[in-house]
Amino acid sequence: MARATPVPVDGPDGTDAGPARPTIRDVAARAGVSKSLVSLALQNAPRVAPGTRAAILAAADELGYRRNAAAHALVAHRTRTVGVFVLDLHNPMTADVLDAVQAEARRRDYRTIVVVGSDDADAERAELEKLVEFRVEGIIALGHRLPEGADGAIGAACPWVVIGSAHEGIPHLESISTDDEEGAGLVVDHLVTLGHRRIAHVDGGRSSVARDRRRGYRRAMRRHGLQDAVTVERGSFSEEGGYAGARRALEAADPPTALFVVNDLAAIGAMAAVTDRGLAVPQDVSVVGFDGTRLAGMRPLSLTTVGQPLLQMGTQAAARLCGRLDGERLVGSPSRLPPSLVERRTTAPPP
Amino acid sequence: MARATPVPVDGPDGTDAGPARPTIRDVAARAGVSKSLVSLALQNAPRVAPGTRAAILAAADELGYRRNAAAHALVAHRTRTVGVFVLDLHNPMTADVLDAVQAEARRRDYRTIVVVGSDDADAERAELEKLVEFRVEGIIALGHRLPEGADGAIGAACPWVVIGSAHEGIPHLESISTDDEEGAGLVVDHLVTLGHRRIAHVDGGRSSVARDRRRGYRRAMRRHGLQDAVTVERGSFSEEGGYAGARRALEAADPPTALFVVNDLAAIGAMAAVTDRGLAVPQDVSVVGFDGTRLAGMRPLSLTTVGQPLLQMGTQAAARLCGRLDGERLVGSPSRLPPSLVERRTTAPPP
DNA sequence: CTGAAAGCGCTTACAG
DNA sequence: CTGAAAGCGCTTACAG
Repeated sequence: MARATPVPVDGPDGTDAGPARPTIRDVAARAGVSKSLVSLALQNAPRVAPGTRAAILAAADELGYRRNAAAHALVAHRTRTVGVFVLDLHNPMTADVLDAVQAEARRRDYRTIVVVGSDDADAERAELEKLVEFRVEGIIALGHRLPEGADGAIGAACPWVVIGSAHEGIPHLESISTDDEEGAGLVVDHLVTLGHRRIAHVDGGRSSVARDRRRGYRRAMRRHGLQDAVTVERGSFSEEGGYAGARRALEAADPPTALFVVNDLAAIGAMAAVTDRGLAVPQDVSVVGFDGTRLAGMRPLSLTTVGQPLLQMGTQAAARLCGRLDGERLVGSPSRLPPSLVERRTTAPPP
Repeated sequence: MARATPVPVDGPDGTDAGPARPTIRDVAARAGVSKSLVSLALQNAPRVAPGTRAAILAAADELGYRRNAAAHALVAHRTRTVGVFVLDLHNPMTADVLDAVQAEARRRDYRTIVVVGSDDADAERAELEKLVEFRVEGIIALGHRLPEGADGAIGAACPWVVIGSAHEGIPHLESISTDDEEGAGLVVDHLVTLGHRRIAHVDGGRSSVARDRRRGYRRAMRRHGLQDAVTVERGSFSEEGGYAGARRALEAADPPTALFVVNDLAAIGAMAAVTDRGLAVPQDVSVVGFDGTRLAGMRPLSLTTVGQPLLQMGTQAAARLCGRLDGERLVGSPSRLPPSLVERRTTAPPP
């Protein structure tokens, strides 16, 4: 089928802006019908005569016609687009969840537009503002903290679903997360069962997830009568943070025999700190992460961690948001999911 | 400053679609001027009286006005949006490059919309079609193969910059990549210098990058007079592929003492295969990856690999594409970048 | 079954 | 300096 080549036009600055895309008008002219009919036929409206429809479809195909999403959005008052805020592309959790989010959104015929978190709060907020200019119909946020401004005007602009951290009392926002406190408890239980008593926690700072995991650690230690052994070293959700926190913990006079680190990525850093100290994992020091990422499962690492159903969380988030946008009646709210301990090869009885 | 709350309206399906966003009209009414003037003032046009401008800006702020990107794109004939095609979110290379791409695009005031590659070729093509409906002004593709349809109508719809694999002869498409063949040569040189002769390659299948790395391996082996030791096992760019390929290589009657694996992710899989065989890395078998990802550098892994300037590649790709869209005169074309060997702890002399 | 008209929210000449 | 009008590419009543 021969495709007519649209004439190249000049762009705003005199450069070649490439071929001017054909419009509904061009299709109408080629098919010898009105614009309205083209629009109808393209939407598969039933009231178009079969022959006419065929002619229109053929003309559209020959011209390589593609609907202009902007024009459509303008009149439809819908964009079928959701924003996805990703705090940290490097966190291995991100790929798993994002994959699931995208797949589910695609399945429901929604487009996603991804914005990445930034150290610069203003830049981050500005990116989010662009999302509201785009008129995304909802936003999915992914990470251990909310993006900058999510609790203000940007937050109110559309419904949100947050994955990975729990937030309450913010209207239009629901969250899907595992019970971080419980997960931390699982870790302590496991280590205590192995015989550890000096269990230190390398934490993730001030975000809500870090807080919950820290609290879970503290409570579990107390539950086991180990309140005197509670040690919290400041870390972060990155490899570097884990390294630094673990290093400090190991330099103590009475160093821990086990390290519970705030997430998998930081736990990798902690493992490096142990090795640098001339110690072996798990013979000398056990290390446990959190998140249950693919990375943790990689054999040369084989990190013991707290598993979360990351794929389901991503799928569920997209399903809830898109479902809501499509007017489905959603019952209940996604409660906190139960975490599970994934025992691998970085934990063993203390020396 | 009190923000007037816009009235909620009903969505297309009777659900609450949230507050109706104020338009330029609402701002005009509140400021007591015409729409045109609002538009002008919002664009910082010089010919608006200072007082009027201030009143307009105040009104806009009070109403929480945000320009409608669709309406703007429709009349501006520009979207200031580029598409980013990401083959594999799980490849650790992706995060590095994507981060740089996004940062540079943002710096130049371009939005990005990410689409993820799929096993389903039709789905992948459909996603790309959506990009043209969105009228993205250009596309950056990231991975070891082009997306489905990039050489057809979708490819011709706008300029492309491909990162990571080299392609020639496709109009409107330029690529930024390292010299894969040379990189592979570096690996073989390094291993030969250590004393290895039985060096096997676990490849990445049929993509262009896989081909170049394979060819580089073969040539270098020949150069060292090791043509008889050439062994290529079929693998892939994923952990699983590396595991399977390495496993097969190690089962040979005369197993290799070194494994050159197509990329870092697959090399991690290969390391697991070595361990499963009851052998140690690097004492019994050396393992080398390719890409120079952050993952490879993580201490518990410390994978010897071929480094590429991933951040620069991402930045350069975005700079070239956006620069071109902004009508900058670009001189030359981004040639292939030189790779470098990053020696870490997975290589040693043969036993 | 088909077409002319109005309008989505903006911008841009064109008058004044 | 400011406003009325036309138009971007589409969809949707409304007539016929």
